[in-house]
Amino acid sequence: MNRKDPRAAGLARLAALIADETRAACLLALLDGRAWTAGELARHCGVAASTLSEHLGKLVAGGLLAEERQGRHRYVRPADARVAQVVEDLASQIAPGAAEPPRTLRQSGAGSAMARGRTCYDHLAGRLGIAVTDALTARGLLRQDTGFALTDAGLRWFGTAGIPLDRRGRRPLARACLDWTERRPHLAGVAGAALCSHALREQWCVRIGSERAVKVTDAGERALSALLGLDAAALR
Amino acid sequence: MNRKDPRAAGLARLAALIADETRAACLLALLDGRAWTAGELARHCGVAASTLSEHLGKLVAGGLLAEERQGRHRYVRPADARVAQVVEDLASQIAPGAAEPPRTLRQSGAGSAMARGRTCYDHLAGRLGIAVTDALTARGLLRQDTGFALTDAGLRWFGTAGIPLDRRGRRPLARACLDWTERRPHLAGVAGAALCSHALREQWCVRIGSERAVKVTDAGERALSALLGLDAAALR
DNA sequence: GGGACACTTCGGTGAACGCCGAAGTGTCCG
DNA sequence: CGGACACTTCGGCGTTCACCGAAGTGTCCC
Repeated sequence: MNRKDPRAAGLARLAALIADETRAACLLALLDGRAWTAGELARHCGVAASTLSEHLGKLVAGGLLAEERQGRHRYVRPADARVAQVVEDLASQIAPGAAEPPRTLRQSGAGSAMARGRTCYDHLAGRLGIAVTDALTARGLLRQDTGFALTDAGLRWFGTAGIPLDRRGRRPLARACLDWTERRPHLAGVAGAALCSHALREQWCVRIGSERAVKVTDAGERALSALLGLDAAALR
Repeated sequence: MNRKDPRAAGLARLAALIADETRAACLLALLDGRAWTAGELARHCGVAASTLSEHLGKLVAGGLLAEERQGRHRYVRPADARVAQVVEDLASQIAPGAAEPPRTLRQSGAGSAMARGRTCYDHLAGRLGIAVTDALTARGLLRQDTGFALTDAGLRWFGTAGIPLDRRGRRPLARACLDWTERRPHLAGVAGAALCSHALREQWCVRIGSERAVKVTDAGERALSALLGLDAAALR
């Protein structure tokens, strides 16, 4: 296996795509699960549009992003859930070092809103995500002590709650995603995504600002209390 | 969040450590779970000792590797199981592209031995790892359909098999690790590591050559057949 | 003590890469 | 049709970084 291991070359090539600060900022921004335009990302990252255009070219060519052209706009989003998962895993790996205190009051406000509740690509995170995950676990719907899997009761709960789970495809039904503010795992995978999209569709929570932060509504408090015995008022 | 997102900087810094082909080859080599010396890695990668020394310095400073100095040797190994996990996840992410046919007969022989059975950091992989995982699942000891977790019967099985599971610590008991030859998940986490070290200790399987490949012994065939109903002879 | 050995430090070289602004392409809309 | 707009391509600049060999440090063993 001397010199030029194809696996090493592939690993290095993939890591190199993430190894640039501007590209990393793009990937993190795209974890909000929504498609961004090239211009929005350029402003977000503080670089020229031409610079960002080249970065997007590399990320798309490398298979990390998927693009969709609409008129004069170029929308990009993570190519698939696995990409988002790898980025999130990698990012949470270094969370200890990223624990820098917020500078301004405005950032502090945004940060605490993000800590309260946010989306993590396509599922719920922050204290809201943890609270839901813990409630599922306490009710015996999710098993965390021997791994991370829904129980049979959990499967039924999704059915009766009217949240369909697409069990085709290779994506795991339940997966642990390390929460970078709470430092504990929250629910990801098919079930996490279904729960989050249901919550947004039913307006249990709504997005606030342009970031990933979400806030629980009155209807959401009632629903989460009825279905999971969750004191969502504590998340205000 | 304009310009200089500390999270993006951290993510990019971490990815940059993996983004060099020589460092990537080192990390992949160290997934065999054993400590290598700087010289061994230099020969493995085909670079000068001085070059490799600098790479090791960066990987250790970056927290990816832990080092242990013994006399004139410098032994390195992954800093913890999470590092090995991230590297393995990232590597399996690009496995499709790495599917290049082996060139020489010697490489082909080594490749098929690796495909038959190998260690993946501290647990079993390859057809052997998949066979064990599937046997555990078929016997109702491991649940894969709703996530990835041991069942209560599985917990008892480890107890009666005399394989202790250390349930302190934050490392999950059971975790799915995507097998890059089989393209399916095998058992990792505390349970996977305990099973693998038990198998090596009891000589159910032994390492062959200097790589990660392992081969099932006669005693291993008997034990795996008795405990899991596994036809290990098929793995010869 | 002295030589073999493993690793590290240092200076220098060449290539890769991120960045920008300017110019170009394609789309939208009045 | 023509101007505003979003994005892309191009040339050039400066920095970073992997690499090597030579020289240096520390360890082992005869």
